[in-house]
Amino acid sequence: MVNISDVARAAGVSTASVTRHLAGQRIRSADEVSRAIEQLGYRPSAVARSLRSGRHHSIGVIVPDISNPFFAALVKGIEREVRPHGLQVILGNSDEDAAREESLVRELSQRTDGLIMAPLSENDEIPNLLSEAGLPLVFVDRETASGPDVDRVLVDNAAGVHAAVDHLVGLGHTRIATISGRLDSTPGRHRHEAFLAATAGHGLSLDDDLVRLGDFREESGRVEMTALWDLPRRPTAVVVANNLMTAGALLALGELGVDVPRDLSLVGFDDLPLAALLDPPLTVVSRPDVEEGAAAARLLVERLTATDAPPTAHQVLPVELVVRGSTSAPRPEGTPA
Amino acid sequence: MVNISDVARAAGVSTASVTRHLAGQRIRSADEVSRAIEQLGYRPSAVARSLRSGRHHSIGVIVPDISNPFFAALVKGIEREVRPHGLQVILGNSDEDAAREESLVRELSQRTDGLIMAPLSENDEIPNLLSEAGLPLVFVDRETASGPDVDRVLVDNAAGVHAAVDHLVGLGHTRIATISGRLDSTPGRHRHEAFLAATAGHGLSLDDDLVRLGDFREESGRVEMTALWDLPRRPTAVVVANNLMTAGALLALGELGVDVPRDLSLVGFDDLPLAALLDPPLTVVSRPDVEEGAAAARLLVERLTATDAPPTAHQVLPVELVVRGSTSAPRPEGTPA
DNA sequence: ACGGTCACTGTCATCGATCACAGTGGTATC
DNA sequence: GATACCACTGTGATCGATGACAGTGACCGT
Repeated sequence: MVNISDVARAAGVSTASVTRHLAGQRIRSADEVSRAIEQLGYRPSAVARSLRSGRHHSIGVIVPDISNPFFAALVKGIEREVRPHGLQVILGNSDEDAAREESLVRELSQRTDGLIMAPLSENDEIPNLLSEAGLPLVFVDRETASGPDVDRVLVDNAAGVHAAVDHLVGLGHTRIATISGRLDSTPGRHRHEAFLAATAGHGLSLDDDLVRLGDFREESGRVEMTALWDLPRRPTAVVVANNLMTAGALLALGELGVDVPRDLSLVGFDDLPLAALLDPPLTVVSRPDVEEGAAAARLLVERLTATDAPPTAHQVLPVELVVRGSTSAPRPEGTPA
Repeated sequence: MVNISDVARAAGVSTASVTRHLAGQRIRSADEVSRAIEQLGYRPSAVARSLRSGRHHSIGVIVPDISNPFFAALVKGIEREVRPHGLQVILGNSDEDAAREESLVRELSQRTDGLIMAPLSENDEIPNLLSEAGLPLVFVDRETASGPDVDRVLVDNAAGVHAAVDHLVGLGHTRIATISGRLDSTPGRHRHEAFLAATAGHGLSLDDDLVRLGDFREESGRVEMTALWDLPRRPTAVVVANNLMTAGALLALGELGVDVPRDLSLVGFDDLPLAALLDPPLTVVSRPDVEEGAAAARLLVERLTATDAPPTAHQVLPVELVVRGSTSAPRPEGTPA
């Protein structure tokens, strides 16, 4: 690989002059240097620059599952936002595994100027490593309980669940169940608590049986949906805490031969690219996924470029209930299935 | 940040001894060095190591669209495969844009040991930059026409299309249309040519009208499907060249009130996570997406670790026709819609 | 002719880790 | 006691780019 001294020699100047030319300063032999760079195909070494300057021109993004369309959209939003600033995105996929997350944080903190992450659990201590190292950090979608105050971008999970429950109650449902996600994660806990508050607010009684704990994965949506359908007193509607579990629930209902929404109404959290094409088209709480990533990226970029540390930002983006075909009035009791 | 000299000073040795200790060699004051590393919280600088060694312990992955579930799965497969080798994945999203692709190649070739990419077009000259730089490169899913021979992992696009056409012909279809993808891309061209060959092989006549050119995006699936339905002599079946266009086609058919598969049979290329839950469940050509990424990653890892350059590999992975509900025998001509 | 400014120049230390090289001290062998 | 060997040690150059510093020459004003 051709380096700066090769260029300097070819142009008959010192390396300092090449550096200056590269930095846009005026030098006498600008033409010769330009020509030498051109002819030799010189590209300054990013690594050497990083070592000298301490800046990497890249940011790290750690998500629990890149094949979840929500996180894919999030990453897309981040990428679009930071690219114009000349920043690369180094992607880490923790695969919902704490050990992997830790190793990713350790690795990425070495080669990036800042991190955007969706921590696995609110009890996660790993992000604290970063603040100790003085590396800018932005939480997106999820946050941790301990550690110093850092920038974060969340969505209004509670409002989404309230909208879903209000919608179902408005249709006449009184026996509403939920399949919650991991309670040690921010969206899991917020949606769970909001569900309890919303049903209580409507004066609905809530058997323990109707509150199921899943883990955000498709399989647990399937399992818990089956369990709900096996109850002696079935719910007439279910609120599912994320997209993958909703898919699992739908799969289970298909196998059980349940007619949605006639036998059971279903509201999912998180839209899906094909939600409108599903059978039935899904009623969901939709959130601005690409925008959520972009917002997090903007916060990080600001922190990287600002000369004085900007105050910590806590953004909460609005969500929207999208009513499609998977919800309807409950079948009156005693009606044949 | 604490560096190697700090550790050396604290342990009362030279930096060389710390290096040796880190490299697993036996040194007299191993205990002191270990303790110093522990107490100071020392982590060797990845950047300095890269500069010295020329190795980055990371690979670049450039895909056209990370929010396409196929590429998300591909990336997941790559990540899983390279992680045990201590390699990071730096993700680049070219967003189907040649200029972005070029800038990504330039950037990533600086900070990675090798690249896995799905080039936008077969006429793409960009990858040649890499071979000139001597950087290992693996094509995945797509390849380029020019340039030196490099490792590649493709799927058997032709076999998939033949299986789809055979299936439709077996059901009794004789008027089969296709919505092709970009013909300057490998899968677009292969699937297109295979479709022409397969229909010709069955002795089917093929009006120009029945061969539509899309661009792999949802919108073009929608547009071309609408155009097909507007034909005076409609097809009874359509083969769509990728997942996003299939989604677009389904959307169009839904708006047009077309009953699939009664009025029209549909076969998509690429499975979708929710294909089985769609209305109707999609018949698709499915391919091993995660495995395709893993295979590409294995080739790259081998090239990175091998002492002698292994021969160039051209892998073609098998695909599978998954028959679900979007295909059936054609409605006899003259039957009321 | 002299001092001063201006615009530009090269030298060299630096970032942090690694490794070739040249020691150093201890033990074993003759 | 001299020699050889072994196991380990520190010194200093190196990777490539940068920038503080100290020039250097041209030009201007007095």
